[in-house]
Formats: sequence, C-alpha cells, structure tokens
Amino acid sequence: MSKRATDEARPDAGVRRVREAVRSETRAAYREAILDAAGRVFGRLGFHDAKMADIAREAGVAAGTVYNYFKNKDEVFHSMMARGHDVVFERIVADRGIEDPLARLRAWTSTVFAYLEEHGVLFSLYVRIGGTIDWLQKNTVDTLHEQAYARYYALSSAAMAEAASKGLVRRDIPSDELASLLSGLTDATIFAWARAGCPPGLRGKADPIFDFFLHGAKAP
Amino acid sequence: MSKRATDEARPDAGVRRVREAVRSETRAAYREAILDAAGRVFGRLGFHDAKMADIAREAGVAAGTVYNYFKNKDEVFHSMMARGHDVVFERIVADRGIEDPLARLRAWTSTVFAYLEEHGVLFSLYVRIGGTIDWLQKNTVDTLHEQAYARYYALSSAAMAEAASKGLVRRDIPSDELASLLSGLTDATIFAWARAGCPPGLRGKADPIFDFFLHGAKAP
Amino acid sequence: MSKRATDEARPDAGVRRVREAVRSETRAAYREAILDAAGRVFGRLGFHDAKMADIAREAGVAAGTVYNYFKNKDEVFHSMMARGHDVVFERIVADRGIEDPLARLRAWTSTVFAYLEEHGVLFSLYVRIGGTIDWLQKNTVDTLHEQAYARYYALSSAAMAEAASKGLVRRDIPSDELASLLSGLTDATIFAWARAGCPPGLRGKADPIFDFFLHGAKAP
Amino acid sequence: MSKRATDEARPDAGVRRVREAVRSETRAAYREAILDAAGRVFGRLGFHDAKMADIAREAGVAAGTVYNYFKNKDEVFHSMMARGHDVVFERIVADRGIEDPLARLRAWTSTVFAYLEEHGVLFSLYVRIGGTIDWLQKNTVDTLHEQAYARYYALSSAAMAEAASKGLVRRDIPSDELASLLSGLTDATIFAWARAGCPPGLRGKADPIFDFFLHGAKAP
DNA sequence: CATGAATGAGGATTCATTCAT
DNA sequence: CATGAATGAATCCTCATTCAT
Repeated sequence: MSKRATDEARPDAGVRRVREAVRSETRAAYREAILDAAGRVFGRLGFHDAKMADIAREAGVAAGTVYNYFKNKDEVFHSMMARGHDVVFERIVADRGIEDPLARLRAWTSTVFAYLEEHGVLFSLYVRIGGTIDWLQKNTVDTLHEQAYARYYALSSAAMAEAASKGLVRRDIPSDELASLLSGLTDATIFAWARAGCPPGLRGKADPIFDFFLHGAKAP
Repeated sequence: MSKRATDEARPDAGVRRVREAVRSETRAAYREAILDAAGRVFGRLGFHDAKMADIAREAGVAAGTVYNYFKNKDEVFHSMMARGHDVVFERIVADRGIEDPLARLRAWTSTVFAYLEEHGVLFSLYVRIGGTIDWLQKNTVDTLHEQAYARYYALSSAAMAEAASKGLVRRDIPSDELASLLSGLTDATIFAWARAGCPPGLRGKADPIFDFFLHGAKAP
Repeated sequence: MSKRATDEARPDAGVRRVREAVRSETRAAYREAILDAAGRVFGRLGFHDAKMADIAREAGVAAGTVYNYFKNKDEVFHSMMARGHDVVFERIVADRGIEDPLARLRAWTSTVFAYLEEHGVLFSLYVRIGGTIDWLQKNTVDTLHEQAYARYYALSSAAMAEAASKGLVRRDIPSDELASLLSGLTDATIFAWARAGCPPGLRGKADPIFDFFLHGAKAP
Repeated sequence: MSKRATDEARPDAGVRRVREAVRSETRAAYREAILDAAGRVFGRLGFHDAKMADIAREAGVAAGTVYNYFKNKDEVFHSMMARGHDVVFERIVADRGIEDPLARLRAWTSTVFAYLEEHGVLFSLYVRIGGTIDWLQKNTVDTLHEQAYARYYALSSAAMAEAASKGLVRRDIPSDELASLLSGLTDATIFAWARAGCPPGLRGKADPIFDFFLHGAKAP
C-alpha cells in the first residue's frame, strides 16, 4: 500500500510538474470518456433506465471511478448536457457575423443538424429537447438547460425580429413565436430522422426545412 | 350447495342485478379516478419518478387497489395513454367527412388543441409526444403508441396526399414529410403553450398555425 | 337491506326450528366444501403458494366467505388436517379389536393406504407427513399434528411391543424404532406412488410392504 | 486511456495478481458464508418463511450483498442444495469400487448418515428429502434435485440389481422398489433422529438399519 | 351471512453511493 | 486515484384480511 512512497519522495520539482500535467491530462481524458459514455448510454436508455454501472462499463472504468469525477448521477447527466450545449452554442456564436438574419438562421439550423449527425441521435435528441424532457422528468426548473435554451432562444428570436424589421418575414406572428415554430420544424425533422434509424444526410435537410419554414406547404 | 329456497330465488335475482349494476358503475368510477390520477401524477413527475403510491394517494385509494384495476405500473400508464388516444381519435374520425383535405387537416389540428386545452398539459403532452417519450424512455417499440400514432399519421398523410394530388400543397416535399412537419408545428405550439403555464386560448392557435403551415414565414 | 324483515317476523317456532336445521346443515356443507377445496389446493400448491382466493374459488364461494367459517388461513389448514387425521384414526380405532398384533398393524397400513387412495395424494401426503412437514415449515410445535401423530404412534408402538413380547418380531431393535421403520416404509411407498402420478392400486401395496417389513430384502 | 507509464506496469501486474487472488478468496468466503447461513435459515423456517433479510443477517452481510452472489432467492436455495448434493455424491462415488453390492449400499447409507450428522439436521433434512419437499412446495420439476436424486437413485438401483442377480436379495420385488424402500428406511431414521433433537450417534444407526433392511422385523 | 372489492403490511429486488484495498 | 464489492434505502407488487353492501 505504501511501497512506492520512496519512489515518490525523490522526484524534483520539474518531474513533479510534468507528472502533474500528465495527471491533469489524464483526468481530463477520464472525464471526457465518462461523458461520452454517458451520452451514449443516456441516449440509448433514458435517464432512469441508464444505470451508473452501464455508464462506467461503457467508459471502461469501474463504477466507483465515476464518482471521482462527478458527485452523482444527476451531475453526470447535467455535465453531459452542458458540454453538448456549449459545443453547439460555440458554433452558433461563430456564425453570428452573418449579415442577413435569414441566412444566419439557416446557418444555425444547419449547425444544429450537423452537430446531431456527428454525435448520434440519442444524445442529440436530448440536446434538442433537453429542456422539455427535463421539464417532463422532474418538475424542477433546471437552470442549466433553461439557460442553454434561453441563450439560444434569445439569439434566434433576435435574428427573427431583425428579419421581421427588415420585412423579410411576416409580422402578423410575433417573432418569438416564429422562432419557436422554426424550432418545432427542426425538432420534427430530427424525430423523423431518429425514427428512421439516423440515416446519413440529416444536415442536407437543413435547407429544405428552412425553405419550408419560409414558404410553407402551399403549392406555389 | 344450492342452499336458496325457491321463494327466495326471485327477489335475489333482482337484487343481484341491481347490485351488479351498482358494482360495475363503481368499478368504472374507480378506474376512471385512477386513470385521472395517473394522468396528473405521470404528467407531473414522469414515468419513473411517479410512484404507484403517489398515484394511489392522488386517486384517494390504497396502493393495493390500483392493482385491482391494472396489472402493473406499465399497464396504468398504457391505459391512461390509450384512453387519451382513443378520445382524440374518435373526434378526429368524426371530422373525416370534411370534403376539402386542407380544411380537414385544419379541423384535426383544432381538435387536438381543443382536447389538450380541456385536459391539462401534463397529460396532454404525453398524448402528443407519447411515442417519442416512450421511445426515449424504453427504446421498446410500444405497440399501443405506435398504433395510435400510426392510425393518426395514416389519416394525416392520406389527407396530405389528397391535397397534393389536388394541387393544394407543394409536391416537391413528399406528403408524409409534410404531415410530419405539420405535426412538428403543432408540437412546438403545444410546448410553448405548456411552458407559458397553459394559458387559455390554445385552441385559438390552430388557425394561425395552420395558416403558417400553408404560407410559411415569408413576408407576403 | 331489510325488506324481508316482515317475512321473518311471522314464522312460528316450528318453522324456525326447521329453518335452523337447514341452516346448520348448510353451514356444515359450506364448511365441508371449503375443507375439501383446501385439501385439494394445499395439496396441489403447498401451504404458502396456496392462496385463500384459490381455495375460495375451488370451493365455489367468495373469498370473504371462507372467513365466516375459519378465522384465518392457518385455521383452514389445521382444520383440514385435523379432519383427515380424525377420519383415519377413526378407522384405525375400528380395527383395534384384531387379536394378532401383526395382523392389526398390517390392517392399519392397509387402512392408511386405502384412505390415501380415496382422497388423492396431495392431501394424503400432508396427512402422512403432516407433523414433519409442519416442523419444517414453521418451527412451532403444532399441537394438533403432534397429538394426531402421537396417538397413532402410541397405538402403533403398543402393537409392536405386543408383537415383540409374543416373540413375533425381533427384540434387538426397540419396538418404537420398529414402529418408526414401518412408518418409513409406508412413507417411501406413498412418495413413490405419488411421483408415479397416483396410479390405482396403492392399497394393494399394503401386503407386500408389510411382508417386506417382516422379512426384509434378503433372498429367502 | 492507457495512462500507466511502462515503469509502473511491472509492479502493478504483480499487485493486481495478488489482489485478484485475495479478492477471489474473499468472494468464495462470502459465498460459502451465505450458503451456510441459507442452510441454517431455510432449515429453521422453510423456504417461504425464510426471508432474504434473515439469510443476510445470519450471514452477517447486508441484504443487497446476497444479490451480488445469487440472482434471487430460488438460486440461493438451489445453490445450497446443489452444494450438499455434490458433497454427498462425491463421497458416494468414492465408495463405488466396493466389490460386494450389499457392502456398497451399506457404505452409502453410512456416508449419508455421516454427512447429515456433520452438517446439522436442518440442512440435512432438505438434502435428504429435497426432491420431495420441493415437489410439495412447487410442483415444478426441479431439474437440480431431480438430477441429484436420479444420479443417486441410479447408483443405488444398479447396486440393488447387481445384488439381486447375485442372489443376495429377494427377486420378487423389483430392485428399484427395493432401492426406494431402503431410502424410506433411512429417511424414517433421519426424521426420528431430527425429532429427538439430533443426538450424536446417527452414523451408528447405519448398520442396524441396513441389517433391518436385509432381515426385516421378523424374529429370527 | 355471501359477496367481492378495498386495504396496507410485508418482502424480494434494484441500484446509487460508499469505502476498504 | 482506480477498483469493485458492500451497503441499505427505496419501490413494486402480493395477498391475507376486513368491511360495506
């Protein structure tokens, strides 16, 4: 239990620093691996049916190890969600500079689809409907998701308002409702795609969906 | 063991019949009460966090009583969902005679909204997204919801196809995709409404939503 | 609920007496029916797996009715066992006058086998090994079975002692042990018979078994 | 995720091997402790009245721990029985080489008695009458006990048949019936011994019982 | 009393979490 | 820290018993 004490007593500051770096890299790698695993398992089974043991096994670590990185199951779930939100949001922010608000919204739709396609539906669905699902699962207002949703929604609504003010979209429907409707269309597309077994090509749907959003179902 | 004298047989038969009637009425009332309670509790907490004890308490019966009416928790959930599906579907079928396919689809949207508004969000949301939620929760193909969804979807797609053949909607998007998109729009509306705390007036949204479905967001 | 009060007020003492008789006959019939059912069901399923509802159904009465005749499940079981013991013991007592102790023991063996064949193994097995089974099931000393066993054992041992004193059986084994061994042989025969599915002919085994008891397995 | 530096790999392998050994020893010890406890508790209370909590308490572990070693209550019971059967059978097989079939059967009887005396009645009784008890409790054909019984019965019947062919036992009773009768005698002896409170000396009964089996109760 | 539904205590089992190694 | 087994609280479900009709 203490046979390496002597070994560890020797190393000088430099070695220790390197070791620290390795260690923190290692820690990050563990954390990532667990979150990846959590994404897959939660996606496959849902929050309640996913067992901590499943996640640990999927991550290739022991059950106890998960608790060295996360306080409990809730925290694993939330961290996973937060990571997803952050990645998506980062990309969205990157597209913020696009001048035309409609082009911007179209780009965002595309971004979301691309992210989902990269990361598998299961996790993705949670990312998309996280807030809702959570609202259904617990009645707790989950700050994390609310915030994530709110910040996306804020951008989206703002872009829509801008489009409205430029006369690019109808004004008889409030712009936040329009943003919500766009969201509903992308959700519907994602669900349908997931039900179909996640065939490649989701990101290709962004344009037609956005086109539909603009022009509706009416024959031209 | 036929211990009854003949002179006692007559009144007994009558009494028994009445008693049966009362009993079956009572049984039906219990069943309804439990399903109503289940709707509220599942809605409030989700499938896993809702305990049988919660449902029983909400229904004002003992825990064991629930099991006199339903085999287990799953069956309570499914029965509750089935009841909702059936009621909605019945109304939908009633509108089947509407000549114009678009008017028919509009009427259906209205029907769904009206039902949801009547029955509170919590249960309603499940009715709407039942298939999806379940798919997320279990990954099991749930025959009940699949069937309910399928029969609605069949009607909806058929109406859409009819509309397409009559040149009422665009043909560059397959009619089942159009049906799915319409579904996405109503879902989005319902979610938004639920988030807002279910203010009165959901059914009034049917027309604008359907209008949006037809014409899109583009300024006219 | 009281519509027959007037009818019941009229009858004179004679009618009442008759009615009482019918009633007590009826009560007895119910009791018997329930005990019969209990015998079959306990036999089929064992004490714990037999449900009160099973017994009631088998007897053709409602669950609650059983409780009008017996305080609880234990009492049903014990009453059933007692009835069996009593019937067998009554017959055994009837054979008490047989002069030759060995003939008497042979007759008793035959009596037990005959009873078992009449009443089906399942109940019978319990009758035979009641005391033992009970001892295994609960650690409670069950007075009823102990007494039943004791009174049979007393008779059996006494007969064996008598046979020993007359030089009809060996004396190097105590007579109570011999009685126990005879019991073991009959048990073994009954078990084998039960396992074979209770084919007719158990009572025919009494003589060979008793013969074996006397002469053993050795080739003559 | 191979975070181990190579210089750390060597000692670790060694440590891990030792740790594995310790762990598997510990596991085996737990398993044994639980089975021992199960033997005592099932013996004391019977299958149904024995609660998993009782077994856990008797074994000095938490309730959940039992489930780390056995899938459920049935498996605990069966494993316990299987262990007993196996030990007895192993010893029986060891005596297989005895030339004289009667001496062989006598040795087997002795073996069974010795095992029972070593391990306390409660468990022992189950071992002896396991098949029967189980048949009464469940009516299920229990493969485990059937097999155990069958393999013992096969050896026993074969030896008896051999004895018959050599003219050592009577031929008017089929040899499998003789085997069953011998079994009945040993059972009866065990029951009597258990009722008497398991006094030392059971194994001494083997010879007289076997002698009785051969010569019967008749005075010489 | 017969009935059959309501009751709720009791018990098997699961699994998030802890902890010794 | 990684490990993986121990823990025991929590929950579904059963069924003996009660009770209103």
